[in-house]
Amino acid sequence: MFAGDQGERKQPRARPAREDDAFHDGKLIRQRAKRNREPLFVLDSQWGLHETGPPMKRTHHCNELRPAHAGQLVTLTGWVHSRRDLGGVIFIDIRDREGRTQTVYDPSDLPAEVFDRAAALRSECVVAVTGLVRLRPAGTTNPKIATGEIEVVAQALEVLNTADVLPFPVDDPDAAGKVNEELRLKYRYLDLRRPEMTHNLRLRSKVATATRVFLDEQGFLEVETPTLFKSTPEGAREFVVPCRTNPGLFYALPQSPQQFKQILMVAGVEKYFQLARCYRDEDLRADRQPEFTQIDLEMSFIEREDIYTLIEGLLQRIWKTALNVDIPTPFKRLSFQEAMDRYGMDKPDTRFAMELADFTEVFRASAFKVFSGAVANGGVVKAINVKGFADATQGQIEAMTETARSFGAKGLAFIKIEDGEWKSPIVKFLTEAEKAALQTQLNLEEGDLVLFAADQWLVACEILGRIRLYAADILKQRGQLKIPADRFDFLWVVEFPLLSFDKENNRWYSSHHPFTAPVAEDIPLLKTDPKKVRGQHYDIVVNGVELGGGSIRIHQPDVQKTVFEEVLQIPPDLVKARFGYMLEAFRYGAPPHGGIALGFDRLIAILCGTPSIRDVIAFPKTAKGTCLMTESPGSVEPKQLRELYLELKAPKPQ
RNA sequence: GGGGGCGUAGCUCAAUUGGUUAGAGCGCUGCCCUGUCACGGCAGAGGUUACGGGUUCGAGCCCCGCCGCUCCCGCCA
Repeated sequence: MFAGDQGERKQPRARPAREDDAFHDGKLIRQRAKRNREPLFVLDSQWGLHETGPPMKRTHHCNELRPAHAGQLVTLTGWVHSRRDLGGVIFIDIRDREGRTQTVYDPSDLPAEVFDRAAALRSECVVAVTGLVRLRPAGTTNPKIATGEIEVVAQALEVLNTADVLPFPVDDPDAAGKVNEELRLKYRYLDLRRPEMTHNLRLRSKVATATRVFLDEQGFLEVETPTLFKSTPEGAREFVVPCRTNPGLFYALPQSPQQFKQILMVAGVEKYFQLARCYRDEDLRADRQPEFTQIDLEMSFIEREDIYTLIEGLLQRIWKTALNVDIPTPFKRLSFQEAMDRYGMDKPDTRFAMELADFTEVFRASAFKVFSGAVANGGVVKAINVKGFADATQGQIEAMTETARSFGAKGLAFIKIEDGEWKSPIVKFLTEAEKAALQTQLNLEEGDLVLFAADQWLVACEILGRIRLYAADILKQRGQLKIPADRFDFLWVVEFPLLSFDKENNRWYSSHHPFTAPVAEDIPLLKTDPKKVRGQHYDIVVNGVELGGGSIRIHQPDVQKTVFEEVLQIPPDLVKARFGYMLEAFRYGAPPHGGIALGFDRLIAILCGTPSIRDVIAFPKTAKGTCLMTESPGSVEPKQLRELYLELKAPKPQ
């Protein structure tokens, strides 16, 4: 079936086989039509539209005809969306990517041959229909479709291709939306025909174009960077590509164009961007694919504020283009510290409050040792009030407790405010003063549920942050928390710690990546108190989704070397092997620079209102990284392995 | 790597405590129907209950294994 170019050229017209086919060789006919300026089509009784040249060419698309076109002879091409055979008259809706139009087949003024062909059509056959546009008779208009006031009275029908019975319906949005995703992925070309999916593809394209136009206006150059790169073991697991011409050596697919874009700054490009494909061999989620797209950009001679302004402008343009929505700028800014303190997340969803409150001082000397003990250990006591969730089930309390335990907590203290009293295993340990502090600060009312975390500051915040989202989900399901679908809360999260400590390996690692510049005044702390060093890193967050992040980079080779060797403790020879070309590049005049990358797939998913980025990627992979349509990844021939000097140790896949 | 959910006709789903020949709607096939747009009417075909074992007189249902899809944790500098 996949004949390739040559095969397709040999058969320019798909139509029922005819005995005199030899005579109708495509080339001959086309030449003759050109030479004699004959009409491309003639009507005849046997074939309806008789071809004298290339296939019938459409005059309009399927969402174009209106009452004003009445009386015109038109040709539509597309797929048979639905047919209604009333025995006498037949209605067939023709669909293309723009919409659909009803065509009518009336046996009283149509050759029997054409009528029979219309009667034999099945869903998703590909046809060309020529006929007269006319207003629909009074009372038969269809307000559900844009072309519902007219119909095309067929005079000729060419079947360009037939279709087998479909594995799942394409014409019914409700039914198709419920179809097992496995099936949709296997027959992705059918899934993509659905108007909902076509809409997503179209919106994605529009946003990509808007991005390019905006960044071009701002003076950016679009530069492509290699996808055959080399392995840089820090960070995400990489896809590795063997290299035949260099036996034993491997390329790696880039996790992002990070190093190339910084080197483009050294190269004097000043403003770079790319809709860059990135690859990460990590386990997947609804919002993660092994290959994904970033709006990646980098600028020279700028500060953080310049990035904020630029991205706010870009997102403003994108929202206007995609949704015709004006989003207000500048965006809110939260420090990492404040985001964790108030929301327990570095990507807070600020569309609802339910903020974390601090009770460290209240419980410093408490008789309840779980709280006072945590404070004595240098920790904090934090609490969250979930309004109206006092009726949480045992299972829900257990689920939240399990969350707390997964962060290392021993349990989850709670108080239910029910029937005018505080119901809790811990309430007997609380003094009146402590209760009063909770009452006031959390504004407690009948029906509330208070949840506590007592631990080191970061852990306590993270526990309640997770529980806050869990509780919000349940309140949403119960209709107690309503968030309008068109609400978008953008914010910048800034002032992240440059470094985090890895207890298991007893070493510091970069919170963002090792090229992130410290806040200038904190540079002396790098060697003395790494924990206190703030990075010039920023994340852009919308509705609790991390849309992207970036930083001002280190551009001084000595600072970069300090970070690699003294802070991250990477041996000098390894630094040279992995990043030597970068450090060298920085010796030849590196401008101060910084940039950001936005997750393009997530961005489109938000604009399309879908939780899964698979719905906005034409050919996505499953949670295990396979493609159900092409059955990739697949095996290779022994010959290919020999050429690559590779030998398999994996068990043979079935 | 760990945990949860799902897998029954082409599709979406039922099937009582483990009990007769596994059902329905849509789709499909045939016939009928001249204004439908979820067209309508009549008739019909269609099943290795994902797969492999086990328990049982008897398994779609219980147990073990395995495959696939999905969600979450870990992971994603």
